[in-house]
Amino acid sequence: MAAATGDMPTYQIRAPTTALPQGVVMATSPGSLHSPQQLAEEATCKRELRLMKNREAARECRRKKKEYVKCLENRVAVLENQNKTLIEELKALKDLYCHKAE
DNA sequence: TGCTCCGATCGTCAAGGAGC
DNA sequence: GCTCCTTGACGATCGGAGCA
Repeated sequence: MAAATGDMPTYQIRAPTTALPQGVVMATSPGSLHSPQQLAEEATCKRELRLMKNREAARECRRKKKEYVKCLENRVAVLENQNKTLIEELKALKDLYCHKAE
């Protein structure tokens, strides 16, 4: 199923040149000595680099989240065991107390 | 066997925070 | 203010399970 804008997902391969109308050159760009084509190439490179970094960051983020969830699950298991043990201990003490009281 | 549904995973966008 | 990082949200894709 495609996005409402057409047959291409909105986020995909959106040309960086869309930020500026065609033929418009940024007057105060740091590399003002570059031709418009060079500027476009630079923008493309920057975008690709950013996407690549974010891709990696997202992977790492998901890995950390998974690890965190696993830790929490382990903790739950440990606490459940502790709880079980304490309940049994309490039961045993109650039994002992009852028999002594008789 | 083709179809549908569902959960997992991925890439991307956008917002917000931190450091400079 | 700008840049970079982190992360929630979203849509796309894939693989497996269940069904007609």
